[in-house]
Amino acid sequence: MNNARFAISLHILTLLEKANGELLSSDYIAGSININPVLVRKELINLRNQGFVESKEGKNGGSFLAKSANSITLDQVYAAVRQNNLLGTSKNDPNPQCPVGKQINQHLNTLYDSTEQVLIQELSKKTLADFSKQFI
Amino acid sequence: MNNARFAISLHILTLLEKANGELLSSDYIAGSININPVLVRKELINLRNQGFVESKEGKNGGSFLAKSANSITLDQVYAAVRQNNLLGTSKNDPNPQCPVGKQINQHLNTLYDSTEQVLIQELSKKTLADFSKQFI
DNA sequence: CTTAACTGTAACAAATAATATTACAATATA
DNA sequence: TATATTGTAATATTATTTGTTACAGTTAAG
Repeated sequence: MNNARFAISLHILTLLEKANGELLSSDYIAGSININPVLVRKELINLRNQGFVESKEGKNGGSFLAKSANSITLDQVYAAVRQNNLLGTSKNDPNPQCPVGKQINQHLNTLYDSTEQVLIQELSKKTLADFSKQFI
Repeated sequence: MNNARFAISLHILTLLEKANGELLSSDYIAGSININPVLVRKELINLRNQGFVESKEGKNGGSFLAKSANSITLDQVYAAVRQNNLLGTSKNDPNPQCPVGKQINQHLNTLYDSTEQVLIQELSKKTLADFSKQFI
């Protein structure tokens, strides 16, 4: 994941936490992040699927946090946006004739998995509430 | 870093470790990874700059490990290829008028730094020798 | 002293991924 | 009924990654 989705999601969630139940429009959120509102709406789909937020259509609609900020841990946010392996993989199949090529993906995956576990564990120590309350 | 550079570098280093001092050409290495030899040579520049490998030009030239495999830890390899923050950042400057936008990058960076430290610490427990000896 | 097998590197091309934009239907409020 | 909003598709643009071509420089070996 080398795109900005983790940052965007956390930004959205922080805004919603600060909004304290008030509905925020995707336009308003996009203005804070400084990206296109459609991207915000797309990211909201994902956050909604995870049960973090809810949205209300129509005039005066918008989104709000669907669960308490201290029940949302950052590893959950990470899991929600995760797409690729942390350390990247090659799309080219390594040469199966080569003893190293034949096994490298297997060993890389093992390494990546254990490394990612450590990262997830670290993120799980922090909640959205922790993150949000840093803002003064 | 969502490109394959970590995987490529570790693949190269593993091949060189297995080669036991024998010089390997970029063509041979590229054949194992299944990428273009020029990419291998570019990656070797980097590995050379870090002191991990040395290369010999000319006929019968190639590359070899410049230090023992158990003195190369995987966090060093990670550091050698690292370009971006692990969890990704937005290039758009968030809105400075917004209390969240104004501070988000600072708080994201703090979060990223501590998270990355944990990852680095985990990688530092493993050496190239450890990785390489898994191949049977 | 020439040929062949390499590395080093630049310039460019192609493919892929990320982000942005436009458009508009559907929905809810006043 | 007019307006502000979400939802979503389609497309465009930009950025990044990967691949290719080309060739000068280096070394070894006949």
